[in-house]
Amino acid sequence: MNYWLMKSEPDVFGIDDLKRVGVEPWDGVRNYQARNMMRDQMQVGDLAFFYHSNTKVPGVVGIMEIVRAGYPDDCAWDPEHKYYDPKSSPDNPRWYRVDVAYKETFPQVVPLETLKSMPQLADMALVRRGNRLSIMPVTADEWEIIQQMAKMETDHDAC
DNA sequence: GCCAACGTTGGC
DNA sequence: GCCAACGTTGGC
Repeated sequence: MNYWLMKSEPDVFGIDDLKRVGVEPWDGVRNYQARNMMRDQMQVGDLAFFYHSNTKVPGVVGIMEIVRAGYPDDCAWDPEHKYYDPKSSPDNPRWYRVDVAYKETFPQVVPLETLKSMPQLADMALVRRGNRLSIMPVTADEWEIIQQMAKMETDHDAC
C-alpha cells in the first residue's frame, strides 16, 4: 500500500466538498509527473493526504482513500470542458485520473509552515522551494509523523 | 536540440 | 495582487 499527498484549492474543491459528495474523480491534473503516478502507481486502498493550496493557511487538512486506480480523464476530450486538451483522445488518452473517497477531516489544519519546520520532513517535495507538483508520494514515516501532528494540534488546542 | 517567451502554480 | 519558480511551447 502506498501513501500520497494531493493538492487542491479549497475555493475550487476542498475537503468539505469531498465530504459532501463522498467520492470524486480527481480530474484536471495536467502535469506528466503527477499523471504518471496516478496512471502507474496509485492503487485501490492507497491513502492520501488532502492538501489545501492557494489559501490563507495552506496545509494538510484530512485523509482520503483511492477507490479507483488510474483511468483516462475524459474531461480532456470535451471541447466544452475547461480541462479540454485537443491532444488527448479516447484512442490515445494523454491524461489520467483516479477516484478518491472521503475518509476524515483533521480537527485542525497541519499548516505548511509547521511541516517546513520539521527536519524529518525536509525530503518531502512539498516543503522544497518552488515545488509545484500537485500529487506526490509520501513515505510511511512521513505519513505517521504528519498524522501524529494532526493529533498533537488537537491536544494543544485542548490545553 | 536549444532557448526565449509564455502560462501556471502557489506561497506570501 | 505580486512575483519567483517551474513546465511547456514553438521558432529556429
